[in-house]
Amino acid sequence: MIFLSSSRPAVIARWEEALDSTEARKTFSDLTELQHALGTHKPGLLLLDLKLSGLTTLDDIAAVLNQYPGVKIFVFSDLPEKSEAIRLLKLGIAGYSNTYMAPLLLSAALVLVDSGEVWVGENLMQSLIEDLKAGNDEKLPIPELASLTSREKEIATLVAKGMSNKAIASELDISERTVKAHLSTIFQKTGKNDRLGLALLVNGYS
Amino acid sequence: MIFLSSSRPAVIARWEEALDSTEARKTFSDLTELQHALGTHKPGLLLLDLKLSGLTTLDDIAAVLNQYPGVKIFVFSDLPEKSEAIRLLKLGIAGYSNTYMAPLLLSAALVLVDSGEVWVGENLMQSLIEDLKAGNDEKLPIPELASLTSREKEIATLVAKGMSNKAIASELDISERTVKAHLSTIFQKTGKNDRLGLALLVNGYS
DNA sequence: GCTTTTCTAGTACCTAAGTACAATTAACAT
DNA sequence: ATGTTAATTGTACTTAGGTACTAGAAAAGC
Repeated sequence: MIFLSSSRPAVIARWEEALDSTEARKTFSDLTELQHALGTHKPGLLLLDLKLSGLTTLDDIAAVLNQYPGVKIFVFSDLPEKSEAIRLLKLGIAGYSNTYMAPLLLSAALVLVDSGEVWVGENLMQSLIEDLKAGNDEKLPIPELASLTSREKEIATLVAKGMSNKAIASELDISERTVKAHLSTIFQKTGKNDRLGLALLVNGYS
Repeated sequence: MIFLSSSRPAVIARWEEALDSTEARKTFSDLTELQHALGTHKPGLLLLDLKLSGLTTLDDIAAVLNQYPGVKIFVFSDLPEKSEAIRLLKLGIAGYSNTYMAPLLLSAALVLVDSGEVWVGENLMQSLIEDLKAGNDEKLPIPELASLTSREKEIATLVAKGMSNKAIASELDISERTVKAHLSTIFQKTGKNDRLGLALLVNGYS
């Protein structure tokens, strides 16, 4: 069973065009109407127009997902936004795309979503990849830290966690003076001149 | 024109099953063979088995993408890995999935990829969303910073960039003493006791 | 065996950072 | 008008951070 939820007949028409004709479906033009129907029938797939009357915030979608975990929701937005997409994906929706996506593509996307995959269209994927790149480079080896000895890396890591020299000395069971000595060489090697700069470097900033 | 590149007949057979029969296609069982063909014909879509004989590293794929920017490459891996997927997506491939993906789904995915979309299967999408979540929460409002005044936030931000009190004073055209005064109240409000802890807080650590 | 690197640490010194206590000015709300 | 909050700055003080110069012990490399 597929639920089509939009208060705009034109959108419903587009969806119908993309859908496999053999699939049973129900249409809804109102959020409360939809929520009521969810009480009795559980759809395998739910197409949701963000412009659905009665749907004011993303919390409504979250509520549906929390109540009916198995439901695959494909959200359509007239103006897809990355931040919106990310929030929705975090909630657990299965698809997100432009309302005016070509029916042929939508048809293909629905096949995938219906079988449990996640689909994001409209160049959003490219944008997400960009973000991943940034998020992942942080974990890549930092060239400035390559020349550090293992002990120095150890100390740099503790500094990056925000620990004081005294705390580090206590942690490693060495004198505070020794910590300072290591830090001096660390600063030299990394080109930083204080622990804050070092911490930002280790944590992937700067 | 679609290029099918795998040294395993079984894989080619699976692809054939998923492909639209009207599409012209060429098969290759060797990387050099493929590279040679790319010199004369430019495919719209290139299905690539990571087990293609002659293909040793991801650099080979990068080379193809650099030379023929328009080509949409769909990479198949027997054991899809997130790190591998991310590296490939960063290079610019259009699709990444399990070699043994169901032909029906593959067919749908190929329609999407062929029209310029990016497709990632095999639960990788879920994994990527997890990463995004982590990467985005950092940018979410930090409760400890909510009680700061606008000026204090300004200063906290500069500290988080690694700037010294003197540098901040110069930047904001106020005295160094004033910067210290603001910082004292910032430390009180945030519960931190030094600029390093504050920097980590603002930058999303701790 | 000898050299180099690494880890350790002392004394001394300087500076940046942070606090205590106080005070002025401006903006804002009641 | 008046109390409140925010922003500013001064003097003085304490402490943590960082450097300079030095140096012993241990481990690793040639």
